[in-house]
Amino acid sequence: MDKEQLRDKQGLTEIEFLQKYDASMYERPSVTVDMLIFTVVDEEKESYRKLPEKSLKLLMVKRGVHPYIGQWALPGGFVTKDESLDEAALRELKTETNIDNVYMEQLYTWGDVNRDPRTRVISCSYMALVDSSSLKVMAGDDADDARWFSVRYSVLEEKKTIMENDFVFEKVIKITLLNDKDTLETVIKVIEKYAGKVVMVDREVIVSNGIAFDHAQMIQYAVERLRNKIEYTDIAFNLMPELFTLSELQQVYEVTLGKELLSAAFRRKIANMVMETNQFTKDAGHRPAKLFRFNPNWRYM
Amino acid sequence: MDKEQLRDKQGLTEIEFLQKYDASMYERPSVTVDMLIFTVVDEEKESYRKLPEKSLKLLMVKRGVHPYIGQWALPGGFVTKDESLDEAALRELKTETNIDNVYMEQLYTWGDVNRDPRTRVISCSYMALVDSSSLKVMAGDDADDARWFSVRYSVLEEKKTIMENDFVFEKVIKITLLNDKDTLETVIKVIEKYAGKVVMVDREVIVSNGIAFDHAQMIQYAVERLRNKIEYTDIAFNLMPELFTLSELQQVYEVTLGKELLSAAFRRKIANMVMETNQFTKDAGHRPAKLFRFNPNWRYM
DNA sequence: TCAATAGTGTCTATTAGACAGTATACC
DNA sequence: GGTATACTGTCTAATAGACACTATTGA
Repeated sequence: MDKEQLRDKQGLTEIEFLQKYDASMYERPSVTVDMLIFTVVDEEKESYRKLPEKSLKLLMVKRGVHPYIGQWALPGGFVTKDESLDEAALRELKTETNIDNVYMEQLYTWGDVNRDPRTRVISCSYMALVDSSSLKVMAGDDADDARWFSVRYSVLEEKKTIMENDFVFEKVIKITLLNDKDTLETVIKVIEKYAGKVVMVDREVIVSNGIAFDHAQMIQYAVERLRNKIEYTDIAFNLMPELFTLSELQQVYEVTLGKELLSAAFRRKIANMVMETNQFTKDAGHRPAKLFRFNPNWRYM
Repeated sequence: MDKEQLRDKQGLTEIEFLQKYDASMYERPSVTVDMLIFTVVDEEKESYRKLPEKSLKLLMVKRGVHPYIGQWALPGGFVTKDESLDEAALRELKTETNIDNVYMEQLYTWGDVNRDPRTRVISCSYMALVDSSSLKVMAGDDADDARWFSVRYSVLEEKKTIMENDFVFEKVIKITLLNDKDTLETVIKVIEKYAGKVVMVDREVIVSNGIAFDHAQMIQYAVERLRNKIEYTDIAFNLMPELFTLSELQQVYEVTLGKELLSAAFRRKIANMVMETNQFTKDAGHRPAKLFRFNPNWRYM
């Protein structure tokens, strides 16, 4: 069992083998990370009395170089040889938002052969959730090409087709990204095929208006994942500031899920995840609300 | 908006840019796929009366070359330049099990800098679920080095540490892989750190006995994912043959979840996912059981 | 007859949805 | 006082756990 002494068919020990190993033998793809950076921000108040509406935002970058020049892409970049995937993702996050204390999660790795016209590129997508109050400068006011877009996500059509032993489920989803200046739109058909016992999920782009590469699919995937995970985990709190009211928390849930919730049920559901403080909101033009903070211990109570 | 005419800072159109693009500019990592191929098989019957016990199996390959020569690794291989990640995974699956009609899902991409001593290798892991009755030859009887191992998964320890604003949750998990000849064992500490609002998950290998690379972590990740998904999706049916009894189905759930279930509640839970046939088991030494088949339509009833 | 599994009925506890109703600041 | 939000109580429906009970075969 002495690892140092084991020899392969050429009679080499592991150390000898590694010294001779020629890393350039195989043709290698490039590897990038692409970041889906979400935040929730307050829109303008309509009146002194009303609470501001919240809106889900995604950070995109306008491409100044080929390919897809002039179109919008997710922030991202190549993984260098001396950094891990996570480190590359953190680096991209830091350069785009100038913060590093955020929730980040690997989502999916995109490896179609022709997804980049330059060369073979495999891209690992990460989702990051940012509390907007921690963003010192909201990207968009300086020379940088990064801008936040509001995310609208809607299901246009759902269809099931049943054959002898095959079942096909199709969902057509429209995503609109918009800000003051630009409106990007994409329509994606998500196809689930059960042929016998094989499940294949396929994302077909029907419309992709101003979105570079396969980033429309990445956005659709990420929003779906975000919506799923917000229901059964505590990731929503990564979108919240230190102190918040339960109504604000509910608004964040509503805006990411894209539907209204009943406050009684909502409060029961998240009751264990928060801790009361003895502070209240002020000058609201209506009854003040108690401020809460996240209780990271809730799973283990 | 004429895409063909857009020129970059060097005055190049996209077509001109792509012709000049030098793909060898950056140092590139190698990319591999690693397959977590699971199946459930019947162990020996104890008596004519008793039903055979089932067991969750994972396919591993004994390495005949450096590095980690003599140790066991997940089946996998390099992604070539003209195949997508999914295609590479399907190809590996086909070469290892000789079937291609199976459920397959991308799990996670592992990108630590030194995870492979040869060179920088990024590895995308896939999980496949195989119905054991569709395996013509169970790997292990021929010259091939692929073998099925029974999977034992147990939580040795759970700990939470609460500081001022930091919370650390640690879980120590032991996984034992065993077959007639070999026993592989690994102990992994899964660490979740909430520092302020950052969640980082880290997997630290404490013991890895005979398992190559970071494949112990991959196995831990995959078993956890399998256990989660079997609770709220229908993936378990990919482990079942065309026709099955509800007791067999329950055993598959029990063996992947690692716990016993109450049959009344179980039957209620999966009632919509199956369709009755009018066939029954025979010669069982006890009351015959009705045979069922999967109902892929259950979500949309 | 009995061992072993197949399958059902029902009580209970928990949870989510629905909605009515009360509370309280600030202009 | 009236508006807008904050927060609670309770009825109902759906679901999971627990467990007792009946059913059916082959040796």
